Amino acid sequence: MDRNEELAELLFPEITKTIDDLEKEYPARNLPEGAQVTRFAPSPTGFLHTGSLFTAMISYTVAKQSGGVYMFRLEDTDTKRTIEGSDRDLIDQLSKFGIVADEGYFPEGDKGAYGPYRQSKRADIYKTVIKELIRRGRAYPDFCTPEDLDAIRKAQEESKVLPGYYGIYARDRNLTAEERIEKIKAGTPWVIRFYSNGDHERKTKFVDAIRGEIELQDNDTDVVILKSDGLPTYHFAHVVDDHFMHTTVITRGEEWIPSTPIHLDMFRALGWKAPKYAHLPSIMKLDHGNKRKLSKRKDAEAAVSYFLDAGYPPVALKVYLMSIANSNFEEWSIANKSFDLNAFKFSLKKMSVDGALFDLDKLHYFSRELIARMPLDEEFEAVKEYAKNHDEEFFARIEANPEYVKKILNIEKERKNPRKDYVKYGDIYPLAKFFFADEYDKLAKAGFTYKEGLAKETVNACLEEFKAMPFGVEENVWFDFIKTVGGHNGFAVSNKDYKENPAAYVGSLSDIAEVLRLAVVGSTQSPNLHEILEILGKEEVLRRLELAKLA
RNA sequence: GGCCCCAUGGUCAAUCGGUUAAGACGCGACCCUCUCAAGGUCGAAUGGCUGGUUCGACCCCAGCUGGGGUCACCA
Repeated sequence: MDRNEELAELLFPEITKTIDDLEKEYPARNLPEGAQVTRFAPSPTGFLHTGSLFTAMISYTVAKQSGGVYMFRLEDTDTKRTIEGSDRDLIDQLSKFGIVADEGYFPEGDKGAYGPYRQSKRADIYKTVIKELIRRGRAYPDFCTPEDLDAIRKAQEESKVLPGYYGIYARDRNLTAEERIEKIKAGTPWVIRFYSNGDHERKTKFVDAIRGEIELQDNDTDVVILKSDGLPTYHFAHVVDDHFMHTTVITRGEEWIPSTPIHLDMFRALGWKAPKYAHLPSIMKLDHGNKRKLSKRKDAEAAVSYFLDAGYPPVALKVYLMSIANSNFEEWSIANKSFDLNAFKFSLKKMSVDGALFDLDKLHYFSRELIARMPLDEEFEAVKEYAKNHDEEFFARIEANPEYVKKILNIEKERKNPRKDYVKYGDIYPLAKFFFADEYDKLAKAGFTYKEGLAKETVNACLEEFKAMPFGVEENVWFDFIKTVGGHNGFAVSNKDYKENPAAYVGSLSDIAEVLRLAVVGSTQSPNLHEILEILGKEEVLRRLELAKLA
């Protein structure tokens, strides 16, 4: 028996399959021309990052718009950093954005014919490939301890040479099969490294779907492909998973650009066709005048949950992210009067290459538009769902009187230019609190401060007269009544009159309206007063008018 | 530090060698108006620097500068 053969057998006696067997098990997909297979492959190490959502959304869009397949693969090879339950959270949150995988890992079980879709369950697949690589002399066991590796790096730093495990610095690269076998038999701990034939004096080129041609130093380091815990490193897992899953486009963050030569090197060694790469820009944040990646630790908006908890409609975030991804989306959106992300033709080529600063103002703009345009029933359901999870008090009120809340949400909504004052669902209740009698009573108890210079008698007289206001009539009829009351009490009945001779009046038309507004709403600002009064109803309005009087 | 990516207003950005250098957010003014949110009109605001190529450069090339990324048994 060939010594490498013997080594492979010694290392992985339990592996009986070959790469050919795997090829048969995972045959090419039968998809129409042009259909792309993409994947989102997060590590279950924490919450869903805004940048990850961006990547997932693009992967999903590329697959869907090409009639292909979008997969979800769990990259749980770093057992130390794995956070229990985060796989579920990731999937749940993604689903809130409508990003649900066609195939892949699901907490309740895999879906699809190219699994398993969690890497910790694919150990035998990796080992099958590695076993063959060892036979071919393209992978080998490395017996370096962390201390050995440290020493190598230090020496390299001192002699100012490129750090890394490569060439002459790859201590165990040229051990003979006999030496290897001996060490293994002696129980020396090992990892498996890839045996690179690369030369960093040379270049490797590849075409990035977003950036175009990229030229990098060829890989020559013998990267670890199988860790001491028997699980692969990212580099190797990416190559074998995306090969056997037949991924056609790798969408991943731009931080992976420098390691692409490693991946290409391995694809070459295995004789496999490399997929297309699309390296996406990172989402940035301005910090003390410098751009930096959105940071999980420092930035609340790095967590998708932040937006969900605040009550931004998920579509709003998606629309914002799309406006970053393809800046022509906004023009399309205006031209088509639509925010329909499915109808918009996304293009990887049109993606910008440098990282956008996260712009909360712009998100707010989209969010406000989206909420305003949302049909009432849809908005109501979304608000209810939000309140259920984030605002018990509001939720109780919604349950107690859903129709009342609907009327509140519907204020100035059904018109060409709907009212746009909610950026997020969380904004609604604070602005609508006054509609609830007990909340109004709290305001009334604290007392109202009417415009300076208005006599107590004037205010009270107005409030008393307001009690006769008509309900269920056209707005202009009602407003004429308000003007009349103002007239009785020395207010100008038009702002024009007031401007011409302010001294002749106790106040303007705005002032008399403010008296009413303050008395009923408890604030000098509110949406359309007429609608508010109709919603409150005559009885409650009369009650408030009495309570609002000055003592 | 080596290597790589990037460079148009405050932000997102269009232009693909000849333009008054689009548009959106934000900002300002005015109009509308019972307040606010809207809406309408108008406005301020952009090609990092230095060389080259060219009849002509925001666009092509080089260098510089600046920003970002990467150099793990993490992904």
